[in-house]
Amino acid sequence: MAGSVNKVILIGNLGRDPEVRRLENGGIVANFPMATTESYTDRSTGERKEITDWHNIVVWRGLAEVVEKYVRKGTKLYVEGRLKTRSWTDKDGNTRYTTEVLADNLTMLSRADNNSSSYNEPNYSNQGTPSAPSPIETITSPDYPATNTGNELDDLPF
Amino acid sequence: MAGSVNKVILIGNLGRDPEVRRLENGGIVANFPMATTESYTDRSTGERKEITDWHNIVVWRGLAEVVEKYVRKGTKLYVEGRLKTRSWTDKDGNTRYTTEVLADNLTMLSRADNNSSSYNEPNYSNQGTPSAPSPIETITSPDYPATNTGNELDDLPF
Amino acid sequence: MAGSVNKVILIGNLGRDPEVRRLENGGIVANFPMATTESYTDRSTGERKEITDWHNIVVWRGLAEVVEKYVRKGTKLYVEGRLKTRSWTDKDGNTRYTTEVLADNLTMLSRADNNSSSYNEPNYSNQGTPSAPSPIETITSPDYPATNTGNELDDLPF
Amino acid sequence: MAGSVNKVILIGNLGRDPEVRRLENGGIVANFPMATTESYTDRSTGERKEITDWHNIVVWRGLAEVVEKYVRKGTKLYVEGRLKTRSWTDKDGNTRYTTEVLADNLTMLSRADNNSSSYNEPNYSNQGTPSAPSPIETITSPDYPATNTGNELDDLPF
DNA sequence: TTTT
DNA sequence: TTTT
Repeated sequence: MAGSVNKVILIGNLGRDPEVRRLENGGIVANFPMATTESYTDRSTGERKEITDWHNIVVWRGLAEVVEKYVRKGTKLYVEGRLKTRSWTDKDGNTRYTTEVLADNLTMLSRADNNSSSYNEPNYSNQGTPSAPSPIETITSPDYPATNTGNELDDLPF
Repeated sequence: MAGSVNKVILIGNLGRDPEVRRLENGGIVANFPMATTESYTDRSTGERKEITDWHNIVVWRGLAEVVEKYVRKGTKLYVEGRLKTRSWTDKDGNTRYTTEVLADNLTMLSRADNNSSSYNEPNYSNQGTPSAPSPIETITSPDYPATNTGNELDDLPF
Repeated sequence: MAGSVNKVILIGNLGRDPEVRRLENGGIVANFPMATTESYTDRSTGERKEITDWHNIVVWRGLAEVVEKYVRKGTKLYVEGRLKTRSWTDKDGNTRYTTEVLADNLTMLSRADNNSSSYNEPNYSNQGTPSAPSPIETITSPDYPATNTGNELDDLPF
Repeated sequence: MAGSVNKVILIGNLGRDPEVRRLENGGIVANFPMATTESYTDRSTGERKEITDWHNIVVWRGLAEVVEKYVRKGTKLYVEGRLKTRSWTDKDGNTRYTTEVLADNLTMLSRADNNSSSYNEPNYSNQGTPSAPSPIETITSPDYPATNTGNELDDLPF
């Protein structure tokens, strides 16, 4: 369909370590919850309050491998993706819906907190090298299923 | 919390007329489903396919009144807002979750299709004046509960 | 560099027909100006006013070919891209700067107005078939120079 | 005009300390350059390269005061705003154009680097308390000149 | 002119 | 369940 846009932009922190699954067909997918928090002033009391929203993030393929290596509970991320609601059947036979953010662009804005994960590779958080740079960069997944114009890229970077 | 962003940008079409409710405390809220559709090529068959995603849009206060007046099944909208998942209890006592897009900025990109709604005011769709301009403009809700800097605005438009 | 985002989202109308150039190396590039307009109320007079901002849009490769075929003065577009300021030397030898929006995603939200361009192919605007659907869809350019994860895509559009 | 969107989203670092000016009419405005950097692979050499783009950010009123207090050379920021090109006359009488990002939403993603500014208040960077939390939060400017629906906000953060 |  |  022409003329449609479905875009989500989030900056927030992971609520727990990602879950990574490898599928029979060779696919790899990672899931994690991410919190965004907004502040506002309660107008009846004048108090400062916060509201946290939780988002289910799903990443496939190469991005999932990046997540598996570098992203942990507490990591602050920029996530760009699109909304997708999938249906499933619960134990009572009812159709249920879960809305997820299918990420196609991630940027790490902080390392994870240092004591969050028990299965980090040693030199990531257990050895306490918090100032060591992470090798991660902004990673963009192939735009799928978006239409790809299929043009060869030349060497000029624009 | 500092450093959080929760933003959704959609362009799509309403799946049905909005539902508008007036609350006891004077509030007004409108809900409607909105479809976004993406095209992709099935790599096994080479066929062109489409996927439609549905989104629950919620608008409050002045935006809800605009929606009530001008937005109908079939209308193409630009929606900017934030993701919010609310929980509720179903008939079996289970906690269920519904994710909605809480809109704070709407722009009408088309009039509704002309045969969608039976309760339109006459000169909106029934009288068939498809080229008449809609009085709607981009409407922005007060950023709430975002922090408001509370500064007085002067007359200079920047 | 890790952790950088440069994103522009515009909805507006073309101020004139696109200029399309084919380069010696086979590249193709299209340029056009696009207007966005915002309304506000002048606080001293209470009058409703409008401000129009003009943006220089640049598109390369396959997107440029789409623009050449379907986009005209007056067309309403959704443009997603990134900001880029390039420098050049004017006739007096001074360095000057021009900021452009390098588009990597376009969606046509309307056809061009019907009397804008004299070189449209006949059945586009001259023959007056304003209700004929345009063949354009959302077209995404390959993300370049963004890092590509290079993963093979499977057939599941999840 | 109805149906227009002009939105910029950037994450990057300040190239120098902000310049803050107080106007005769009581207004306050801050300007600073901000860098975004993207990586790509040179296809002829296979080398990893980077391109940095520079953006002129302008903030008014309360946001300018926040910038004056907390933002410094090196600070990593999330900036949301809109594009605006203003014209001016250079010393040779030529009309020149400068494109700026007029920010209406800022989020600090890092403190400034610790040795950048000589006029920080002592406990900000000079005393070297890099883990002390900054009081900044996401600050949103009143949406101006966007249409404001003018509704009173109630206490429920929906 | 930033940052990693 | 995160973060400040």
